[in-house]
Amino acid sequence: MVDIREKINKTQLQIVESTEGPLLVVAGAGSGKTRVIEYRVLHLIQKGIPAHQILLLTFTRRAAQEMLLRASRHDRRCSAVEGGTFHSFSYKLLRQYGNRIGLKDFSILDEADALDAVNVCLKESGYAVSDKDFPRKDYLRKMFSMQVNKRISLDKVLEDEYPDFVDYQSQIEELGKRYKNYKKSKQYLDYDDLLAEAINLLTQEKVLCNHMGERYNYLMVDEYQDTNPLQAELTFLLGKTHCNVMAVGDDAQSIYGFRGASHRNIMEFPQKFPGCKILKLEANYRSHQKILDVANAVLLNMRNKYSKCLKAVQAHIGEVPQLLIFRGDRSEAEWITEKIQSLKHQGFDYQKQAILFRSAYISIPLQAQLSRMGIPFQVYGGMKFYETAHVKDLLAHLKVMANPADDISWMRIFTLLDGVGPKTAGKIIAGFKHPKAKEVTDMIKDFSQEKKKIGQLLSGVADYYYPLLKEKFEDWRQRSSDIDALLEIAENYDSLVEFLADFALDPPEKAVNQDANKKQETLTLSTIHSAKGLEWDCVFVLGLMDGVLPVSFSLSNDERIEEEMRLLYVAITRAKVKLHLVAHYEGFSSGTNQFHKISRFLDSPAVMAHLSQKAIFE
DNA sequence: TTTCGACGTCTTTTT
DNA sequence: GACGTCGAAA
Repeated sequence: MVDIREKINKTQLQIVESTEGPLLVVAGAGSGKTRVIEYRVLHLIQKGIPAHQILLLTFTRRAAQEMLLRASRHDRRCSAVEGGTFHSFSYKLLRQYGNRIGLKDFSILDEADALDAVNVCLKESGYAVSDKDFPRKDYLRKMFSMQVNKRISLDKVLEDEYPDFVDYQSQIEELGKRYKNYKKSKQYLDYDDLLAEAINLLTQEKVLCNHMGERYNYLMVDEYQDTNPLQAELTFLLGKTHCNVMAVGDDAQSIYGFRGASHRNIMEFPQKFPGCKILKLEANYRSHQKILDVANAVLLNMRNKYSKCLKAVQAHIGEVPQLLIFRGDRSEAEWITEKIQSLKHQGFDYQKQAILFRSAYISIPLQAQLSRMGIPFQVYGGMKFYETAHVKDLLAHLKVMANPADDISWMRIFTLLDGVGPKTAGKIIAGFKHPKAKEVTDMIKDFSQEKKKIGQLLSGVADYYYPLLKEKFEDWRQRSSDIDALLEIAENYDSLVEFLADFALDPPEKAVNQDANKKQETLTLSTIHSAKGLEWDCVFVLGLMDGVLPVSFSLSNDERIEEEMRLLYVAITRAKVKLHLVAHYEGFSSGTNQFHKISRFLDSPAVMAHLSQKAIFE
């Protein structure tokens, strides 16, 4: 048996042993938060709590799996602990008990589908036709989402986030209702509905709510600073009977405001659970002090100062982080690529290095250079392979097998056919006979009747789709490798419904599970958002220019600027040994040469004092 | 009714 | 650079 006391510090131990009653843990970056959760799970199990009574809710499913995997290395019983995201938990809950509130055979609308659905409603309404300034589908979808996630009225959403559109309030409101009805008529739930309906269920079915409370007697929520009011409510409903709820988070790392998250949530936690104990983890085990000095200095510019100040545990004094300024992105990419190679020779394998950025496009020149030099890398964040047209095309065929009422997918399927556009597709859906459509519908009908394995099902569809793929895309060769990857993933499933749900709720990060056997060391390229909770020896942060980080459209709103600031803070605190902040002053956008200024977050004496500056032109 | 090309607009982050 | 819109041609 592991002696936990030997593995962690005093405060951490206190957290591990405070199993009863509400507990808020404010855990600074690199303060061993993951470790604490790992050992807390272990402690509960060793105390004799049955694994199925413990629930761990995290931000990504990967994070939950990681922590539970670590815990189960000490004690195998930990592997039976339930863990996942709020969304996947809600999904399971609704699958099991949704019929009590009239939700039986629903399907999940992923973000792209939701956008299509909003578009259908928009087209029906005719609003946009008469007015060019009317908000587009993506804006509308964001407004509706914000409204649900923050549990506020539409006029508040417009006032706070979309002041340009306040004049359209009544039309938008009407569209919102239309979208709602549309989803209802087709038995669709979008991501927000999953949470909202789970709350609905637990609120309406008091007995069930109590039952869930008894079932999950110990609740832990990670990354609490990035939960939104909806998730806070769900936490409350699940925890109110026993109050053995631990929330872990760091208000200085709250970076999901665009999803309705608020750092205020974490402040309000003690009010929701009276008698809440609050413990802080401030000692940083990850980075040396020179890196933390920069991180602390960045936050000094916040209007509301944070009480925490990161202190390194390491005695070792490391190198002063560097600010590197280049002329253009080409020279930048070349220099970084060389640096990465030289760091590798110094003993920092590619695996120990990462390139972080605000927006995925920033990394494209570097990706090109890395490929040229044959450096293996993986990209996290940005455009995902499951969002690409060909993957969506293929999946649409499976979706209608699971849910024949899924018109959005039918639309996709029919418009793939030569000579069929939206109008004709609409007619076919309405029952119109069309020779070309018959082939697909027959295939789909056959496939849904035969009880095939998911892998076979998908490869059948793929055979049908290949000719269309070749015709539609120039780069069909590359795209077809994604399809192979998809086939591989599908092999692991027996249930179509589960496959589709998993794909929506926990989509694979990358296209190919790259040649599993040659799991060679790769460099990580990641958006800062996707780098949350991770760490590397050497970190390069790209795009430290005003307009990139902070991103230009955050500049009109103080709260948003501060979120950008926290984003930089998150990026900096990922580094253990070496940190490079990178900018280039010549940029190219919307057809003209632009001269970037260095990010305002660095452009202050307090921050600059902790950086060594190296300007490298050409 | 579809398709294609030209032009203007907005450009992010994720379950 | 992607996406939506508009007009022209098939």
